[in-house]
Amino acid sequence: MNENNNGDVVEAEPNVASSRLRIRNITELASLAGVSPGTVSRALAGKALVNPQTRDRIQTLAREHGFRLNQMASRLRTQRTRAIGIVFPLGRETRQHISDPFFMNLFGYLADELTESGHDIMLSRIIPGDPEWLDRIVDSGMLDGALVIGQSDQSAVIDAVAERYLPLVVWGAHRPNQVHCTIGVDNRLGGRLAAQRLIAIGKTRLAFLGETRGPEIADRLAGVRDAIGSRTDITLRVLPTPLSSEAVAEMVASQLAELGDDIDGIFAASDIIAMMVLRVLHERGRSVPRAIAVVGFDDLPLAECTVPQLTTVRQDVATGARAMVGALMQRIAGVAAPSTILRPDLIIRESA
Amino acid sequence: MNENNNGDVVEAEPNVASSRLRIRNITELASLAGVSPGTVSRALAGKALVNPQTRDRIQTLAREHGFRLNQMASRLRTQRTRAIGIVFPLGRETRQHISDPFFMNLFGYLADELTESGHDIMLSRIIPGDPEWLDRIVDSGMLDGALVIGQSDQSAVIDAVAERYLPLVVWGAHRPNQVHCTIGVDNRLGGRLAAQRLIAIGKTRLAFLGETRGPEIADRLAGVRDAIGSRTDITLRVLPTPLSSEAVAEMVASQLAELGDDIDGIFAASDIIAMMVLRVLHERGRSVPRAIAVVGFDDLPLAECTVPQLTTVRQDVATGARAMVGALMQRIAGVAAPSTILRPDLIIRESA
DNA sequence: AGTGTAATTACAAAGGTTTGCATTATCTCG
DNA sequence: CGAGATAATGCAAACCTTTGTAATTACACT
Repeated sequence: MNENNNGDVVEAEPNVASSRLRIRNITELASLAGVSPGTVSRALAGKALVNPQTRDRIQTLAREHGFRLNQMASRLRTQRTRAIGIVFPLGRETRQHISDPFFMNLFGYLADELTESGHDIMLSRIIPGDPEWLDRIVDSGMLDGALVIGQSDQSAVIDAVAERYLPLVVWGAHRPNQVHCTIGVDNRLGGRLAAQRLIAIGKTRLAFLGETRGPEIADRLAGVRDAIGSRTDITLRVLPTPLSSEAVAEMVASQLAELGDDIDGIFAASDIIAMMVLRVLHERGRSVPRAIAVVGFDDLPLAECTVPQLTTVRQDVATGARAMVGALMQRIAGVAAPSTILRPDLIIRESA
Repeated sequence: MNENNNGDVVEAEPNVASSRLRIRNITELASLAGVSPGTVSRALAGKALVNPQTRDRIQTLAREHGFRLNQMASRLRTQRTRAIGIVFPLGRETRQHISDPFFMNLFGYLADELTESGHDIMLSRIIPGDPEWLDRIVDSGMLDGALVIGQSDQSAVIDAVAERYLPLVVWGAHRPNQVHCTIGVDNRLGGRLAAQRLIAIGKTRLAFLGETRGPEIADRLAGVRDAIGSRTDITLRVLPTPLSSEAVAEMVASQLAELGDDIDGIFAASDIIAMMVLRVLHERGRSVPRAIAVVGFDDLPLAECTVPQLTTVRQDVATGARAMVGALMQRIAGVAAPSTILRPDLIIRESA
């Protein structure tokens, strides 16, 4: 090693010629320390099997040279990656862009939970239209498990993978015969709560704004129908509004124009839609909730910021994220944790 | 208020008899195909070096057995990972939670760009308070490069790493002697545009709402001062409002209460703050923009949805993301791409 | 048949770490 | 002093793929 002639602690030249050459692997460090690579490995891992003195010597040597283990090699060898994949399935949507604020919100909480439990997060590339998108991800050998955010229209694909790959947890709707483990809110109940609220404050000419091709939104609509039941004095119009995208704004505007004064209560399938609705109604001079009441779904942080504040059905994403990660950890450990259905809450604010 | 979940157990019937036994590696597949592992490797990679017939035979065999290459081993061997790290530095903030919608928005676009160019994305865990957070990430051996979103107060740390690690690009403010490559908007100009607008519509008693410890927000304030110049008929009050968090709502409320009727123009350092401001002003019955005008910063999608619609300074994140990824790719290729400063645009809507 | 060339394929090393087992050094105690 | 136990280290295989080089085969042509 490069020691000084005199005992002085002399700072090396400006970092450029950083006296100490960079160490690239454990073997180089080993020869520098005069031990075998195995010993270095154990020393850096802090194993008790090595002499405390050698351990310290090796560790300081590593620190001095800024050496860090190659994670790729380490993970390959141990077959544990401590990395979790998070995937947004692409169904109809061809664009990859993750614009949905609800998903983003959930994603944030998932990132929190995973980080807390010492995991890295990997967002794998999905080639649009590839039927094996999920297989490719879980078979990459880079992950200990995977979280899927939303089922889109890929339930069957997810099921097929779940049959052979345990550490997989999905956010979304639970269906009777489904193989994969889902965590999600009871959308049908949520829809019922929303409609009940509108009815309770005297609204009878209702509209549902949401694209019902995905199972979750379909459930919310079913809940609305539950609430209406056999009452014939209540009407319901259903309009397909995409959950969120650039195009939502005009679509909502034209849909509301089309509805005209024919309605007095709106249940929007997401807070984003609800927000658009509030703005359009404001522009058209309709008072909320007096003339038209509005209920949203999700309870995003921004639901508190609208004018008037949004009455909405809350999905507790913090709890949801915790549940997903909890279930995933169990499954990584080999336990087939079951699906969980969370209870939605109606949050009454000003808009209904 | 926070009710908890009720579980709901559903068992899955696993599909047991998966006729073909699972192939775990290239060697097994090789012996099955009666060739050597090397040939299988080349066949799966579609190299021209193998006989087209053998290639097809091996490929169908692989497909039949659902075999996929172990990415960990592959990447270790080739030393190319096609994975990019995205990092949110933690300065003062101890919580990891990525709540900032602007960052989230940028993140979405980055994810898009990276995906488009065939890269995986890795979010590495950061241990709060670890001075080597960035070293740990770039030395992990798992990444081809890293993108840092926001400098927080970690500019020095980032610089130190940038001296020895080329493929690193940062979103944020550019400072004269800085080593690392940044992409970011001209915050000072942005601040000037905002203040000029307020002044142009006749406002003279201004307030700036923003936490100026980070360089970017400080620049925005400097821009405001530029716009005011030597005019003595214009007053400016500066209030430290955090960019976004749970606590922002009440803070804004109390800050505005404190200001009273003393101001007629507000420049909020972020759209989120601006949104809060709008709501509080509405609650206090002040008309916007007549009594008080409001300008935001960022131009998030939701700026169009507020009532009244928000006048704001636009950061073009789509362009920004493209620039970041472009610079990163150059740097991965060994070219020291320079910093870029993007031009902000004032988007005039209704609030000012 | 023999030579030269092209087309395939096999072999083995490398990428960097971890770990079971063998080996050596150290210590205890009769 | 030597047997036996214990502590520390070394060795080499394993994780799985890629790739340079060597080896084999096939083929064309004299």
